[in-house]
Amino acid sequence: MLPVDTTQLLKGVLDLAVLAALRDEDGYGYDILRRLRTAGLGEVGDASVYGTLRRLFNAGLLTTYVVPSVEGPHRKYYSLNAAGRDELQRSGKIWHGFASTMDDLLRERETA
Amino acid sequence: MLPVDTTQLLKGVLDLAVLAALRDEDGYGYDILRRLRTAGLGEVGDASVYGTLRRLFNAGLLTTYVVPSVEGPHRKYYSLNAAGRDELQRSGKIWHGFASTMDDLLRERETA
DNA sequence: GGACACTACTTCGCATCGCGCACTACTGTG
DNA sequence: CACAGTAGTGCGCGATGCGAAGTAGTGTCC
Repeated sequence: MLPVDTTQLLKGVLDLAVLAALRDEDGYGYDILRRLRTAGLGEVGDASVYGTLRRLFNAGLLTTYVVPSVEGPHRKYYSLNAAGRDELQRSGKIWHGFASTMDDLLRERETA
Repeated sequence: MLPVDTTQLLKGVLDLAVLAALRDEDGYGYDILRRLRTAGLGEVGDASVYGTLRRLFNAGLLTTYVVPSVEGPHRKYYSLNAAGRDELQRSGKIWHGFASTMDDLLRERETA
């Protein structure tokens, strides 16, 4: 598909979305996936979330701990650390700036 | 760079930005590049714009005509056609929906 | 007049990233 | 025992933006 589809829009924003999903509460991959879908990101794939968590962890923004579950497989919880919270704020600002720039572009008339 | 950078944010949105830049006035690649940068998309690369124009044209959203310039090389102008305007509207809505979802996520407290 | 800079466009190959698919593994149910 | 639901991993693909290089036309400066 050539025009705008959500898949492409997610690029670069999934990081931010996952950080945001972890802001108030630790979570494990499958759960974060549900949070994002509930929030409105319906088309997000499971592999994308796991991959993103991996990347954020490797970037030093998350800590992780495994909780063996009595009901079902083990759960790998992720938690925002200080760097993660910093990054969440920083990225959030970048996002807002970018979004408002785009809104201006879309709303632009020949004021210039 | 692992965290959010504008390059990744642009993914999928450049199409929309270029369509928007052409909404009020025809333009050629180099000029569109300037419009986008002026609008606030400072980091957009020239090759990206040309590539995007090519893609949008191949998708049937643009028409094009070459204007030989007296001062400098020829200019390949692009113009939105009906399909392009439709797509601009459609993509704009998708963008707004997506952006507001992200804003909710970022503003979310444990209201849920 | 030749080096340089600016405009304008094209092509090439690279890196990132989200995704679909397949696979493992554990639990509970029909 | 097969199957569905939960939970995680790995692999390869496709789309896309980007940097760098190249071509070409014009004007400027030494």
